[in-house]
Amino acid sequence: MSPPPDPRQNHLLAALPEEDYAHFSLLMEWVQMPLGKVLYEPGIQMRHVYFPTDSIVSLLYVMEDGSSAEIAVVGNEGVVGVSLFMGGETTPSRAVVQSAGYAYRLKGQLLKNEFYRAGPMQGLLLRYTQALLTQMAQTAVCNRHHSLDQQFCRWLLLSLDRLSSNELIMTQELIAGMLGVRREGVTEAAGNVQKAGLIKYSRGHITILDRVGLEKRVCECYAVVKKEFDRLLPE
Amino acid sequence: MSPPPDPRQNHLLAALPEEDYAHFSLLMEWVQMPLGKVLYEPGIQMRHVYFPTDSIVSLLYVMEDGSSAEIAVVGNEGVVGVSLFMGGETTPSRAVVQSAGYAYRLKGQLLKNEFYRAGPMQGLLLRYTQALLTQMAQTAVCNRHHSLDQQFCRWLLLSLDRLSSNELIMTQELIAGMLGVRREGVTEAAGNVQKAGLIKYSRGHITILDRVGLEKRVCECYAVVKKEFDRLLPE
DNA sequence: ATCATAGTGTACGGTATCGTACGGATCGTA
DNA sequence: TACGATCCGTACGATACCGTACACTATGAT
Repeated sequence: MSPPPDPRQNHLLAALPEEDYAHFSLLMEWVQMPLGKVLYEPGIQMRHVYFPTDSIVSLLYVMEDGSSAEIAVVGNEGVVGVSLFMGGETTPSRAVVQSAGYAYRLKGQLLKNEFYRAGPMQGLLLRYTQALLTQMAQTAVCNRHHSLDQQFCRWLLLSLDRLSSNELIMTQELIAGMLGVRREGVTEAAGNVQKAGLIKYSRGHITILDRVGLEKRVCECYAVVKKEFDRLLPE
Repeated sequence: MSPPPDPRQNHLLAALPEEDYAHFSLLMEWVQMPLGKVLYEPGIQMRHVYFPTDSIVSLLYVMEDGSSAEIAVVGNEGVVGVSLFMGGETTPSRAVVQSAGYAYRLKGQLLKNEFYRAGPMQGLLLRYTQALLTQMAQTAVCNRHHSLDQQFCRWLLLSLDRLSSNELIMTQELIAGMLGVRREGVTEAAGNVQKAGLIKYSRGHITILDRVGLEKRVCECYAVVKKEFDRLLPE
């Protein structure tokens, strides 16, 4: 068993003043985040919020007919479970681990107490939520106007930014579920990007060869979201 | 000149306890909201928040190439300018009046003061923001999976819910801009819905003939959003 | 070494929307 | 009542993605 990761790999926790963080660190619980683990189901009361350190969580909506679409992705820059402090307690979407790793979790009530104490955590959480809002909005725009190739690049880059590695463990089948398209569509998009020499993949392992090339190929949506995250939550 | 409308046509203002509302009402300013008026531009510091009484505001993202897409719509159920109290001050999107009417506005700083006093307004604003989040998420999903016919119906119903009338003043050109499609596409969708006897329109005037019929034809996205607004902000 | 399985490649007709072009209808205004 | 402007209808080839079907290949288990 590997040792627990540093909680402050999570940017929100890292941004807290030492005092506040010390308080938090006593309350948080280290948890594994295996691929595919479901953190929340739509409409079900959430028990915890999760601060990923090196895992990635996908927020996705699953429709009545079974098709799905990712609406946002959360990694070490944020927190899963904003609806707890926003007051809704539940959301109509689902939270699934998209890239395995670890996270620290906190009982919902404890986070709410902290939030309503109006300490430094409150501002952080609110600004993060606004960034999340931007990500969702931009996903809507991207779904409307951009090609699958571009959306695939956006998805890759958003995921990469939330990992320390340049390799993703992810089958085309799963990516298709996130993007809300057919698996065959992803095969083609990924094939194009591979032919261009930007990535290499085989059986669920995607290796980034040319990140700059990806950034040239992606639509503007990626930069809009990234810029907004950097603006709202500077290092 | 018609007399100023009752501010409490706005549901957020109406939900405030008498005391808090009395305080607010002294600070708010009545403004006209003519069709097409731009309230915010992307990246520009916002000066006011707007509480619509009978107007509708569209939040839309305009892309580099000039194409656009609506990411959410705000009427008397909410407030325009959540990024002020969320802490971001700006957003990458644009706010345009989509249906003429009136609103009450409040200087940004005054709303922030109120928000951080943690009175009843704070909870309202947070829950409203979560509802807005849901609307954006569902827009993303709808853009991905549903036909233009269904999206047109969703747009109609979301707009209707924010008006007291059963008539919309809206050209197909403008609707196309909101939905992020060609004007001709809207002509076809609207034609289909009219053939089905659900609406009647001519030169920018859309009259709803059969609202129940619309609700049968729309995709699930409409109900998801409506249910979530009702849950988070009950009358 | 064999085999089942998960993951990927390819193909092909079907469909919704696009881009573009142009014609017709209705309205406000002179 | 004539005219320009706005708004809407229609048409047609192009294209991106879908739905479906099936074959191939790397991997892990036995």
